[in-house]
Amino acid sequence: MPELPEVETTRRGVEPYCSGERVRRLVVREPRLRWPVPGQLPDLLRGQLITAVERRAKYLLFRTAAGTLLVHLGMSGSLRVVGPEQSPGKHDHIDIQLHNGACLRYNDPRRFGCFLWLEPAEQHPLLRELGPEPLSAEFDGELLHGRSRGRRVPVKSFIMNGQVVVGVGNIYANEALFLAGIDPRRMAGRISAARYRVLADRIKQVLTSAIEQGGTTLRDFVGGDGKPGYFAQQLYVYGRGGRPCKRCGATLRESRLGQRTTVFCVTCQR
DNA sequence: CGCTGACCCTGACGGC
DNA sequence: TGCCGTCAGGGTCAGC
Repeated sequence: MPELPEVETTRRGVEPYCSGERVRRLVVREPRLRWPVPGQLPDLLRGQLITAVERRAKYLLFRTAAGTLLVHLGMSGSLRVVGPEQSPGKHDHIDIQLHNGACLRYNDPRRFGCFLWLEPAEQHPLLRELGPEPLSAEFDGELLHGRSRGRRVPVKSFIMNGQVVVGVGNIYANEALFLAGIDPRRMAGRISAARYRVLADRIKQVLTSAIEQGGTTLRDFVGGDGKPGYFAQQLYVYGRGGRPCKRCGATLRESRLGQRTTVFCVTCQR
């Protein structure tokens, strides 16, 4: 479920409930996530004032004076605001109970997500080596061009590499490459600066528009449901292998690149 | 150093 | 109805 737009939507959804609130209690029902949830985490968080909820890449960062709680939603995770009376269901692994009575409930069937305590935060290995945010001014075609010289990986794998740029997951990598007219199999080091300028613009465009639509999911997400589907009708290639290209009608090709399903149009993408 | 593939885990879905 | 293989939007890590 979560790509960067979903994580940002989650951040915007939970931030009003917990910024400026104190943690009453952290309840861990299932500590076996991507990495084990630290046993001391409830004690570290108890009574702490959450000063801000930030996002870096696909990580959510709950800031307190004592340290930072880092949350990743993995492939199947979600974080929702529930009332204090709501009893936990299947895969509801962690609750962050707040003094105002709200509860942030973490659900993650596949348990690829994580809850970690960072102190100090920014030197942590998970954050240290990350590339720029895709929506920042720092990220542009020149950066992609510069970092790709000599690289032989397919361009799709290249833009999905978090050390190059963060937050470009499989859906939006496919979509951005389609919009830029670039064949995802093309070697990263053999693409011109001009084409990388277009690609960087398309990445920004597709992520921005998905975040804007995330406003729709926001209500779902606080209320329940959680299934996005909001952008499904705007997808040009993702999930459409074998079906006609919306632009030229040719049959979209599906293959695997770096263990991930890749869809593209051999006519529109070169 | 760059790159590939295995792996972490549950659930949904299609074919038989 | 059940069983089996395959696939899923994340990322790390060992090994070449």
